[in-house]
Amino acid sequence: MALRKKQPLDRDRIAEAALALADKEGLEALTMRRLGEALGVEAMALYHHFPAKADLLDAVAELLVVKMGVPDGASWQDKIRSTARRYRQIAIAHPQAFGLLSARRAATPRAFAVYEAILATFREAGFEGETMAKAFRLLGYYIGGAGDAEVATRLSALGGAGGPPDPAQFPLMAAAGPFLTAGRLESVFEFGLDALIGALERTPRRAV
Amino acid sequence: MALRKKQPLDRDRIAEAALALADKEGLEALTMRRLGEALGVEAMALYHHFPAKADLLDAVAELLVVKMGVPDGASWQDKIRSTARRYRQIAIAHPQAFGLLSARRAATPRAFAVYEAILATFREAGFEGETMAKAFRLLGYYIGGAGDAEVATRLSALGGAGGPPDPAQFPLMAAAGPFLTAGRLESVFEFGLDALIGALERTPRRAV
DNA sequence: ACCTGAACACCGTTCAAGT
DNA sequence: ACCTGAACACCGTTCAAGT
Repeated sequence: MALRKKQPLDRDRIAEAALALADKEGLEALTMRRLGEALGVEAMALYHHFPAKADLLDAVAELLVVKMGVPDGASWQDKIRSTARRYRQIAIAHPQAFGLLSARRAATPRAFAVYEAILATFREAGFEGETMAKAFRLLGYYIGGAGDAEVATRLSALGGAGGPPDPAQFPLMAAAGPFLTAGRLESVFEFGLDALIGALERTPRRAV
Repeated sequence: MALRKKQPLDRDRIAEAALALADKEGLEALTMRRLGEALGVEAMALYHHFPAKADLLDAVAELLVVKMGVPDGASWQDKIRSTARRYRQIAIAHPQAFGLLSARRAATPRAFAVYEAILATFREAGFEGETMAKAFRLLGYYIGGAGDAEVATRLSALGGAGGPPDPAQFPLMAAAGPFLTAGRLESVFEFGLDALIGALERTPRRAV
């Protein structure tokens, strides 16, 4: 369908096309045959660049991590804030593909470079060894969980499965509901981010 | 293969069998045909109880939420701690199926009952309206992200994809690595849980 | 009401062949 | 080296038929 000129395939171009396809049509539409079609090539040509579909999905996950970029800001707190916000923006910009990141860790040099920059931010803040590792993990837990929830809220807003909770039976869910819509998630995210950074500020920098 | 007696199928029995199959053989082995075989029935019989495979997966996700159970403890802090720890235990007990929870929200009365009990815990602690909703979300972000990371760490321990980071190129990752193995995750989890509960204790109970 | 069996339109992946 | 085309062993799902 979409004809591309004879520019030969490479892993990056394939991964970008895969992300675009997942963004437009959803993860279940990301098949080797349909991706080949989008690139103007037979599906089997892709196997010359990726040994299996799982490796292609790893490359898309890596792409998302790289798109997040490295921490940016004056203080370490600002750098961590920027990283967390950029990760959230990835979830918002690529809700369909974002799920790849909850299942698979991007473990390639280009992804490692991003993680190393985050660790360096904690290192500059005085964390080291075990506490640096914990701070890194904690940030990962928070932005990972928040990203998933962001995606789930936005995606289920279109196709809600079972209907909302009955307010008579679940009054607290009914009371919480209005504060958990997509439009309210930014303030929840910032609230939690402040709490996380506050906890890190209060943490002794060296392992106990 | 596995013959079961003529006890007729129902949704709960199918969902339990689906969870057992995913636990034993992985999520990609959870196909309608193989699940039918495990139940001694043709695949098509399952469609009498679930309109589509997605609905079956929703039922498995619900099952995991129900297995988590309701908060248990003397203070609200203990109740939240017990909930978080039980969720983590679900991730550890069902690493293969746990991924279902990052992609789909269980939104059925039985799952709502669990959420309502968590909200009630925050309500007893004095939270209400927006701050109750935020506390609930924050807990969800944390235990969701921590659960995913727990699973990814344990699953990639068996089949690491790309090899570990080169210590010369990524010295901080090499330094953090020993603190991020499966055996160390409990202390990271408890550290973050303390931080979360501490932040909630310091939060004004009513919306500002 | 509940289950079967055959069929349809897809998948990922292999292999031998083309250039 | 890079891509094609046919084939294999699967999928989810439909439909008509059995009891």
